[in-house]
Amino acid sequence: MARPREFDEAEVLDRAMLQFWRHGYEGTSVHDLVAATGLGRQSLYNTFGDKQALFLAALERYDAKARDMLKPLLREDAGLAELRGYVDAAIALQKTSRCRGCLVVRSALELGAADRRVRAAVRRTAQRVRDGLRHAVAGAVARGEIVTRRAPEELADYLFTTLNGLAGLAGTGADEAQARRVVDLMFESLGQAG
Amino acid sequence: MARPREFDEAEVLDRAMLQFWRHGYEGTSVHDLVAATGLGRQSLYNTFGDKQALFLAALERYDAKARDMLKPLLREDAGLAELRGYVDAAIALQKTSRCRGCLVVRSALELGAADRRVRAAVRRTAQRVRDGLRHAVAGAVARGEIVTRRAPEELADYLFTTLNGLAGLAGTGADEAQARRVVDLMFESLGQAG
DNA sequence: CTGATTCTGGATCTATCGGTCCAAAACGAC
DNA sequence: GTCGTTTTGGACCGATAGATCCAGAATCAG
Repeated sequence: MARPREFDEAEVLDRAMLQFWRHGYEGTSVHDLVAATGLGRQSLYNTFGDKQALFLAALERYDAKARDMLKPLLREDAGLAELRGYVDAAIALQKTSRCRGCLVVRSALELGAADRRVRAAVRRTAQRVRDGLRHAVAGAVARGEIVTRRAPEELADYLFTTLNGLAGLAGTGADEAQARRVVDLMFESLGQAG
Repeated sequence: MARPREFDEAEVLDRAMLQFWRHGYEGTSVHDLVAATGLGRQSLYNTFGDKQALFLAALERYDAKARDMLKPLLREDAGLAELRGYVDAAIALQKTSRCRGCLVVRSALELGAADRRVRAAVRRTAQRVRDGLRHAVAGAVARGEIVTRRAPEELADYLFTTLNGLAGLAGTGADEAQARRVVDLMFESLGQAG
């Protein structure tokens, strides 16, 4: 019909997401987004709407990526190995992408319950992660990899909590070895047998 | 000599700290600080310098409050009871002050390693907390309240991590009961005897 | 090639940002 | 009371925020 776009929308969203992830919503200006995405200002507004809408789209994209990462945890036979894989992948991703913590959790802390749609997106993704963890924990319990009297949901909340706390540990002067020991301790206290 | 101030500096710092705590550095405008403190714009600048200096002063004030809260943990006979007391107090404080998480950890995540002085302040306070936790953990181990093969420092890092993660759990839709269960699990996995 | 449509990028808008200026007000020293 | 000093609050500053306008470039259908 007319002139086609010169960019890939998903790729642009990835870059915008990374910018928000690194510097937060308030800490990211539209100029920053223009620089990060390589798009012109107007193209950005045409495609996504205003800054807030772009942020929501970035949260959406983050949710999609989270779904990918959680896929192994949701398999029928998921267990302790998948949990370990997920934790390692999450930590590795934050290192390679040079981001601290989880985007949705950081957004929840930064923006509070101020915006309804942000709040909804944050809750949805966080719940998705907890659900994935719970499923794999339940699998590990069922097959005896974890021996515990706690409910899988409880352990999932616990894993979620400690994982998110790691960013705070790493961001306040602790080194990688300290973080690794905390992860070890976390898995141990999960109640794994052997 | 001349006209005296119409405000109490410490009280003003408390209010400014609370504002930063609730909305972060970038999310707080000088106008917000004027409204929160009740001071005039110029009085604020006269007393504290620019926004960044006021933020650093607020971090300093936060550190002083943290020292107060940590005092029981540093007593000679500190142990598990003091650990529990500290955790309860920290959680209660966040509820009454309507703040999510720890100010210094949030600042570390929001501002990264961007500013040298913020980074130093954040590390100092975080280390202070970990030191307090470590001391009480060591006391608890010495008196048999905790049975573990882990070093106190390691357990302190673990407590620090999980405590900081609680804000993320609470901020993403989990209710109070879930958080309480995580705290229970945290203390249990500390290795307490009985 | 022409026309209709979409995309692009620089100019531009208003509001607000952090920060300063300055004159009037309020005190203590004398 | 008078003087010198400090505080105070409103006006004001340039810079930048998010957002829009608009003219020209680019493309496809016919």
